[in-house]
Amino acid sequence: MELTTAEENYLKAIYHLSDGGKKSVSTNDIAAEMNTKAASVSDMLRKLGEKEVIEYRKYYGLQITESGKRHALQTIRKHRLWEVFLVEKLNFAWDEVHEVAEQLEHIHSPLLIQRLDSYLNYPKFDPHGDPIPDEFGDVRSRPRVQLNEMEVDQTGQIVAVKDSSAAFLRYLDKVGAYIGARIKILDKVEFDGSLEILVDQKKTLFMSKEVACNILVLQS
Amino acid sequence: MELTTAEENYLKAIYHLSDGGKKSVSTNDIAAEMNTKAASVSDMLRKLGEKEVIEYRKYYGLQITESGKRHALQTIRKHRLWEVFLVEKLNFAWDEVHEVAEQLEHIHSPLLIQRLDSYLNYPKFDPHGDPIPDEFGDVRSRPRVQLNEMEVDQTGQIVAVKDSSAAFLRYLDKVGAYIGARIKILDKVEFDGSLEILVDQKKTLFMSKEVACNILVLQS
DNA sequence: TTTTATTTTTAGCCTTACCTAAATCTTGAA
DNA sequence: TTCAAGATTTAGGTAAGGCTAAAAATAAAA
Repeated sequence: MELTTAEENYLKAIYHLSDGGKKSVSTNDIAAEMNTKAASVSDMLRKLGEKEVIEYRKYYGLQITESGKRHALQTIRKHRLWEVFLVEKLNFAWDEVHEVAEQLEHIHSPLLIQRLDSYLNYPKFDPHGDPIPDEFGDVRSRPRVQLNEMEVDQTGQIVAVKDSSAAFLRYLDKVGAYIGARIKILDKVEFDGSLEILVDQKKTLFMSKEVACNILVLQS
Repeated sequence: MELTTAEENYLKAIYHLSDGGKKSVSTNDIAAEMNTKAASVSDMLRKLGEKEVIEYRKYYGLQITESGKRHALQTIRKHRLWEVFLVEKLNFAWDEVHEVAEQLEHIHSPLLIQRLDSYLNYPKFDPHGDPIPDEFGDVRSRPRVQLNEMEVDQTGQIVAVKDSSAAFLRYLDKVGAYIGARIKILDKVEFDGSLEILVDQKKTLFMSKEVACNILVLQS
């Protein structure tokens, strides 16, 4: 069964908002995420229900089906593989990839994705540190902690960001807090939760709690 | 000014059918090429006229404008660059690339194409031997001759095909007459125009005139 | 030159994916 | 427990890109 580009986008949004089908999602949430109106969402939910990628009872809410999860994970897989391609092969900066990957993820060709995956050496994580589902939709995720939750002297590696707005990514790039950077907490100010961090054993960085909240770290 | 995917496809068809604006094209020709009906074409011609990529006088015919040529060449450039990528980097066979490139050519991102071009080392020809326009739409084409027009003892290199149907491409692949193959005419049968050819200095190949008509050779 | 055949265009309809405005359902507060 | 606020859905409309059937223009043939 084939989904249109719009349907794929809605399904992906639902998958993300529901945290993979765990949390419940409202019509308004979806409208906000997709930059559309609630009325348009209602309409689309009916269609997605008919295609059986969600189970939809009006006024009561929705539930992603197994089929829906497979479709969503497939789209996410394509998005993240293209992001890896853009950064590793075409030297895009990580704040430039999202918009293009958003288009590339809708190219239909199983062979293309299989070959791309192989060409990129079966990457497990995208440039933002998010895990790439395999062709069966399986995800190996690493346990991650927000940078602001770490204590003085703890160490780790930056593996993902929560806010992937271009402004935030550019800021991180500027201060050298790239994905993969090894960090150590040097000091933590109790008053405002701000941090002093050692990056890659050389650069010292001062960071507000607001920024730290949006950085995910794999502790070591 | 932005064109939709459908508009880009029509414009590309018009560009090809008119041989770059030289020949005149009929509504029915376009309908046949696009697998749509004449009524749909009329409608689209009106729209393309409004966007000034063609000059359109109803019942009289159309003429691609300079702006239209730029748009068409840009789409052709993208299509052919993606074909090079698919064949050279992802190991697609040349009879598998067309459909996927047909989708990829509509991705909008000037940066992507610029980087892709550089990543592929600014190729001048696609896997079928067709020239790739540069970013200004300029094309360096090589003088090419149909294989059936060559005489005994002449040599050259296969650089393009006229019929790019999957069936034809598969046939060529099977017999080893790939793009880039060096060939020499060993014998030519006057009666039916069929040829005996030496491929890459090792393989001898017998070929009907019908097939030879569809193969373009750069003589040497 | 008239008539017929062919090509092209218009008219009117369909689907997708959006919209606004109005109706309807659910829920939380009195 | 009733009722207003808030969320959700329906009703009806738009634009793009298709379609068929009918009308109009051009081209060809008698």
